[in-house]
Amino acid sequence: MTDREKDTEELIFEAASRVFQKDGYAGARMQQIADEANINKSMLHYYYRSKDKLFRAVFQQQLAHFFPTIFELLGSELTLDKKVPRLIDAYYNFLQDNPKVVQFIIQEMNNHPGEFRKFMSERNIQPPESFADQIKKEVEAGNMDPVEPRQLLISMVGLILFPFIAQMMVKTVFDLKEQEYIKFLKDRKWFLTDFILNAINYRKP
Amino acid sequence: MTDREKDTEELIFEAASRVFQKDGYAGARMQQIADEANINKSMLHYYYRSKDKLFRAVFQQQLAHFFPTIFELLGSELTLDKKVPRLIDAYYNFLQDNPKVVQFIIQEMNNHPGEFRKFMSERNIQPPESFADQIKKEVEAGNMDPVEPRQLLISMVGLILFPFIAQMMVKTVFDLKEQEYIKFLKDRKWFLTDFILNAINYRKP
DNA sequence: GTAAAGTTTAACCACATGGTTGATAAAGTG
DNA sequence: CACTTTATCAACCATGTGGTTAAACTTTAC
Repeated sequence: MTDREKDTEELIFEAASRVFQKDGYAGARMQQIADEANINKSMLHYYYRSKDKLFRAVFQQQLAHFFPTIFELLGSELTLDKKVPRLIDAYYNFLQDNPKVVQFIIQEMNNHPGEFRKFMSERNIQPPESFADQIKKEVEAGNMDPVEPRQLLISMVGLILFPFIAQMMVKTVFDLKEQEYIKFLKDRKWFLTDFILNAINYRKP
Repeated sequence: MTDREKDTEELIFEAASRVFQKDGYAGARMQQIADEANINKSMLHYYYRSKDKLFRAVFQQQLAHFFPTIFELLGSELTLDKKVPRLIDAYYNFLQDNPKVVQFIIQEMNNHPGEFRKFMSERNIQPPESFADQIKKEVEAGNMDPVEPRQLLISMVGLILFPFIAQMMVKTVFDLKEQEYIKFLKDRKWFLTDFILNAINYRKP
């Protein structure tokens, strides 16, 4: 692989990432991706064969980046009062650099359910059982209220992700300018840990 | 307006609602909508002029249905421990009949931010100030922990909506079949009230 | 009964789209 | 060097797309 090859292929991939994230699969145009990458449209097909294949490459890369990081953290040995802020932090760091990726993943997850299922099962990406175990133990030890681990997981993830997913709703309904929205997210970082730990009545052992 | 007129126009609108919700603006095809409605494609243009106009009609109807109901409830005189389950109930009732509408609104909100802004400001759709007032009063009365009302609102809405928005993620990650997913949602209805009221340490006055 | 207005349809159109091709250049290889 | 492979590009193609038209049919109005 010469430098040039790699450059072009990478250029395409990055341009495609941006365009697909912005407009989704159906809304994205091959020409638009080519323009974004400053290359001839034929190159897209030369390197990726079809819109579908190019899309899959982008989509899978995002998935591969998105889930494992978080699930790893969930399975770690940290106590809940440390784990929750770490989880929030991990998501926020990721989303700071990729603010559109959640919307993208959620949207295309629903449009290409087969693709998504296959990807997850092939790589055996699952929430670690150790998280459910941890919750059970904490409940038994009387450190928190009894909670269905899956409900808790979805609640945490929803609380964190929702303002990113519904970015435009938050901005519009509260009439926030970009800077104010960013401040809202920042404030939320601090807000969330207490909110979650309170919700399950967590008490440090 | 004859019966027939109304029928056709309504048929188109309903078909369009379904198709747009399923595939989004960019993914939807006029022919597909026509087929769904069992009418000639020309009728779409006869009644709605263009894809854009038809889409707006559908989108606005969804918006008009979605926000006011909830904001009205938020502004009501109920105490928090009654208001929260009522809010959850209201959302669930709405989403049972329109399971795809949240995804649709959130997706198209981001794709047509101008349209959305205009709609909301023209009709002056806002979260009622009385909700923020209520929170402040409850905090002052010592019935709950101090919370930024907007953070609480987004948290409640996020907790409720996220499993609907990320339906496919929930199903796949937890490997749930349709019935199990529905049960998960149902269980969540009960789970959420406690979770939210605990989170803010609400104590009945 | 008939003309006007409203409704429906098949055939069509211009254009954008994903994708292909064949020519050309550049880089690797013996 | 010859010559094979890889990379790039402009022009092209088939198809699908939103949208139009003009004629036929139906309903309403007088």
